[in-house]
Amino acid sequence: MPLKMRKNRSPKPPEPCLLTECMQVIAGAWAPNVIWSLRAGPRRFSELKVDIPPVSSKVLSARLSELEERGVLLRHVRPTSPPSVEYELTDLGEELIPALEAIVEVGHKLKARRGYHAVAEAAE
Amino acid sequence: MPLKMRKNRSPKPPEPCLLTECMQVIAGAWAPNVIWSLRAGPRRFSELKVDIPPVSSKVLSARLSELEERGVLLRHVRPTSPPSVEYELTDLGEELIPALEAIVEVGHKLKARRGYHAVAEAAE
DNA sequence: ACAAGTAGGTTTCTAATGGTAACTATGTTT
DNA sequence: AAACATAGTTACCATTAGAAACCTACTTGT
Repeated sequence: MPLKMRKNRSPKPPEPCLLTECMQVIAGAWAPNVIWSLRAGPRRFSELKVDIPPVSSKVLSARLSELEERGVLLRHVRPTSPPSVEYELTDLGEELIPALEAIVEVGHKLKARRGYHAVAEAAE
Repeated sequence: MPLKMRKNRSPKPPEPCLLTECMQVIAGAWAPNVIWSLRAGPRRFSELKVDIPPVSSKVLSARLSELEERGVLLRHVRPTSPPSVEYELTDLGEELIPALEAIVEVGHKLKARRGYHAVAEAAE
């Protein structure tokens, strides 16, 4: 006997997906890390590169312009010599912080879990 | 006078980045949506496609194998006719739910904010 | 004076990822 | 017999990411 398909869990036609919408704001390689690094205040290009070692200039540059375009952060050129550029979160950017905190919190759990498994595996 | 670089905000050598680690678990197109769709219980391939209309068979298939490999979900073939395949979250998968809830919560804020801006722009 | 360094990128090239559409195998329903 | 359902796979193309080199303007060290 063929299976019946269970009904849809999230009615699609009426409203766009809130999960997808928020994910699109933080989409792109290293975007969450950039936002996380800016949570404590403004930060310059080269400082961000130090905060996030694996990111290349090209990708960091691309991500910063995208995030600026999305209204997540502001770019501010300061008349130093040589000129420096500071990035800082907008109010919208600040709203993303709780979600990133929740993700970091899961990171802690994963770490604890790995430690536990490593011990369990070593004991076998 | 040249600027001094402010000190690094997250000491890198000692520990790997918790944010990046958790992000890698939910990485890949539509992965968060798949996990979200499974949060209320097991779901079949074609049901997931209905839950997440924009995903293609190819990408859904790729995502499901990756998530299984990462230990986020289990694949279970049932001897129906034709055979059907159910996917369900593991304990590790369940641990990701709070983070996704936080993201959905931001989705709500973004929606509210959009409505507000739309009104403000219309009034100009 | 001249080489090297700093800041904030851009350019080029290659590899991996994602999207579209067509196609498959087995078995059931009409 | 033709059509449909399930759970994918395959081929092809467009976009994205990563590595490494390069660039302009200004400053510092020898």
